[in-house]
Parts: sequence; structure tokens; C-alpha cells
Amino acid sequence: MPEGHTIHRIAGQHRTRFSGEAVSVTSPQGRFLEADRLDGRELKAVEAYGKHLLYEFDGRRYVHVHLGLFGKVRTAQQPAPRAGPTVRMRLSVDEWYADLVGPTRCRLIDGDQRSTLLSRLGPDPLRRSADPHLAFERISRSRQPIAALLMDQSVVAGIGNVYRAELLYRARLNPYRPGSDTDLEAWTQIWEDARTLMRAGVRSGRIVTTEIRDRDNQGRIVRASDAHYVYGRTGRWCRTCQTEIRAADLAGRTLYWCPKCQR
DNA sequence: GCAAAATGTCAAG
DNA sequence: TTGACCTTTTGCA
Repeated sequence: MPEGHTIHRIAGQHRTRFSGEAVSVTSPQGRFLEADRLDGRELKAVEAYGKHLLYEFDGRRYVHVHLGLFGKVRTAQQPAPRAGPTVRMRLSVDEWYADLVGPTRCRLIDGDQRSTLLSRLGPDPLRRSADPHLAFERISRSRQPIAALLMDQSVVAGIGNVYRAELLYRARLNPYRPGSDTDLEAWTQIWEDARTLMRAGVRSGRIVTTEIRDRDNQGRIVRASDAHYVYGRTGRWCRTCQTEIRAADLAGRTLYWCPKCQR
């Protein structure tokens, strides 16, 4: 499920498995009408920016994919099973196929539209060239709660509801503090923490923010409830201070925090 | 078997 | 601020 780490993970896999080849592009569901125009063309590159995924084909044409809340990509070895009516786009090469299901966006765009899209995104902690100061300029001048700013993709690209909650907890920051209360040192710490956690997310394919390993000594995947400090832990006890974890609605999304650790 | 919720975004009012 | 959109999974009868 999709925060920035998921998108970068998919981009990496698809770059390796599909780019540099002539790719069969189809829309079994029929709703990606432009699939025909790309079918059999060479895929030049695959890039992730925040939560956006871009497949570049000849002539600066791009498939822009956004998974939204429910979208998924399934990548596996051939032979591909018959595609059901929910598969918006299928990519196929000799060895691999990938099915895109339930995206909020899947459309063909040109270079100008790509530029417009990228211009609306803040720095992405998963991209080497990202400049955290661009985000700091927005945050330090805003009276919006820091929790809202971290979710604003034009401020920082790629952070979602889980990373937001966990980053604020790890920084011991109250989510309702105005952005303007954040000094550069505090922001730098959050940014570096985001890079660390999100890179680990790209590697493992899951969000683990607690100081545990992805797998225990027997190789079993740790329980999801053990992987987070506050996200999804409403009514349970804070690992650090035993206070009850709170949840509230902020701009239509559920915010989680520890009222004692994050004063 | 169905309702509700989920790691998201945008447009309408 | 609310509703629409897209799909799968979970929890409750």
C-alpha cells in the first residue's frame, strides 16, 4: 500500500524488469484508452516522484500512474494469468508482467504535463537531489499544523499517513504545533529520519519505524502492531510512557499521537 | 454476505 | 469541508 516507499520500490523493480525493452501495454479493463498507442513501444525509463510513478516511452510520452488509497501493482513472472476486469493496465515482456489495479490515475501525458506535475511537488526524501530547505521555507512560514504540512505533497512529496504519524512521534513533536514553530534543526532531524525510514521501506516493502527488525530470529515477519509506535494504535498504550494513544480527524485523515510524549 | 475502513487526491459547494 | 472515485480486506452478523 502506497506511500512514497511503495512507489519507489515499484519504480526500481520495473526499471530492472521492463525498461530498455519493447513492452506490451494493454488495458484488460478497457479504461486506459491510450494503451493502444504505446503497445509494443520501447520503455525508456521508470521514475518515482513522491507518490507519482512515470513510465517514459519514445517521444517524451509518459504513463502517469498514481495509486491513490487503494491502487496496487502486482509484478510477477510469466506466464500471466487471464486478467480480470479490474486490471487497468498490464505491462508484459518475455519474462515478466505487471498488473495495475485500482489506481486513482493512469493516463498518457506529454513532457509539458510532466513538468507541470513535478512543479507541484515538494522535495522527495527518497530522491538524492532533493533539497530539504525548499520544504523548510514552506513549513517555517506556515501557521498550519505540522501534521498537515507533512501530508501536503507540495511541501514534502511521498510522506503519507503512516510516516507522518511515526515521524512526529519519533521527533516527540505535537502534531498540532504550527509549522512556524519548527526551527531548522528540528526540521533537519525530521527530514533525515524520513530518509532513513523511507529507504528502509523501499528495501523491505513495508513501514517499520520501531527499533525492531523486520523479522524475528525465526525469520517470521513481525506483527504490524509491533512495527509502529502510534499509527493504528488507538486506545493502546504508548511503548515509551504507557499513556493511551489518541486518534483524531485532521483534514479527513486519521491522526495518531501520544499526548504525553508529544506535548 | 455485507458494511466499513484503508498507507490518497481532486473538484464542487 | 464534503463527496466522489477506485479495490481489497476485515469484522461482524
